[in-house]
Amino acid sequence: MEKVSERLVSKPEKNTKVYVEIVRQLREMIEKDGLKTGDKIPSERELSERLNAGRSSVREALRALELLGLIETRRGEGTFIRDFRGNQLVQLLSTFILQDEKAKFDVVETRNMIEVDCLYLAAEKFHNEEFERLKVWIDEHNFKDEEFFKKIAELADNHLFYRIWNILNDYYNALQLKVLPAEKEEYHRLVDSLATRRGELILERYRMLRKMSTD
Amino acid sequence: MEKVSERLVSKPEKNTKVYVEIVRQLREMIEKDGLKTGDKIPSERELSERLNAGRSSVREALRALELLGLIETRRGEGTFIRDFRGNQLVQLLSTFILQDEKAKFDVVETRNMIEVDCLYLAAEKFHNEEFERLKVWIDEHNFKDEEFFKKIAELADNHLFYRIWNILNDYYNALQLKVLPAEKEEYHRLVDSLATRRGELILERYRMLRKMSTD
DNA sequence: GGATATGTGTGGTCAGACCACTGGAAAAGG
DNA sequence: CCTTTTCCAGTGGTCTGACCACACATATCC
Repeated sequence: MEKVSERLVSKPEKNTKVYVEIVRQLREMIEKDGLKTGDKIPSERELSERLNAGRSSVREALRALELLGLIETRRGEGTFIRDFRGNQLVQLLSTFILQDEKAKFDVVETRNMIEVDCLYLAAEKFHNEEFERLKVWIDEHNFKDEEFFKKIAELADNHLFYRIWNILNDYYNALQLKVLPAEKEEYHRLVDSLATRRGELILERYRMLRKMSTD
Repeated sequence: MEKVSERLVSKPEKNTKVYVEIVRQLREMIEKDGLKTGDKIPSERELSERLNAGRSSVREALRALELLGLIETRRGEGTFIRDFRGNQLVQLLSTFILQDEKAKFDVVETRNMIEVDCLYLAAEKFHNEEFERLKVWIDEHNFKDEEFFKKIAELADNHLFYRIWNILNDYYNALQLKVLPAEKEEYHRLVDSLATRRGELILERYRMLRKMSTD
């Protein structure tokens, strides 16, 4: 019979929804306790109790984070912090956003630009010593085109760029975009063309790496 | 006493969570009925009934979409499709993802690359007739640096690129990233330098536009 | 006609009930 | 003592029903 009194210790704004507040507190909790990827977070019931909120509200917050790919939940075990790469988010946004042909073309175009950007960064950031190791590494493996670019994106050493590229690549595959030439050769020619126009340095290193990977 | 039988008409995979399935069906519904920004979607209770799922599951799906900024809910009125620009998403991800200095640097770097990319696209896609109108347009307004790049991004006519740039710019502002030179002049020099290395065409048009906007 | 009261529908939240599954503890077996 | 089996407490997954707060349309009253 106790009065509803105050829920969610020190709620800041009056019109903040509970689940949003939970997301916030969750973030604080993760930061404060120094939780890292793979760590387990408290159970839904415990969170519900600790945060003075209903379990359904806690679930709304968790489900939102899950859809964003920030956490992972395993029935019977618990909820864990995830090594998020944005995949989930992509899959969702893709179906909502990509509706017209123009948008699809944008994906391909953007993806290409980023590929070349990564190439540029990779070339710029890789100094000689590492370059040798890279050469060996690439020689040992026999990359498909996709894998090649993936490696390049990694080498660019810009995690954000890599993530964006991944997202776009997922689009590309999942939606079977065929806006640009499907034939590999023509595709390569197109990338070459892009690279060419954007500076000799890029092109040079690009061809060098490309050759190494196909020999 | 009826057997649980089948929920969610024709559930595809056995281990698909209900709320994810609801998100999917919601998308189908939106597409099928041709719903646009601002339109109202069915109430939670009606969705619950139509999709053969509990209201709590429907809410989990809706809350996730809300956190993503794809829908907007107004108590007492209903749930509406939103003019999403990724803001929500940004705000959330930023607090989760941007933890170390490297990530911050990546933001700045990626943003710069995209700026130059847009510059390239804008220059390439703008033919003469429109170019004149652009000139007038830019002359009429007195852009700040940020606005200048924003306009460029628009002119690149790649909506996806524009959106990504927007996100990165939000990061940049919201978190007061100071990784790169804070002084404008130095910043400009850096962008110039980037542009330079990436081809004369870009640089040329870039300076031209830039001059037009600062006269 | 204008102001007021009322009613219905909507989202917001909670509590409680099951179910399905996991992992480890306890019991059984050797 | 060690292995195997059984069992159960804990956890996420889902549904139901109950209120509340609010917005809007309608009816009512003056």
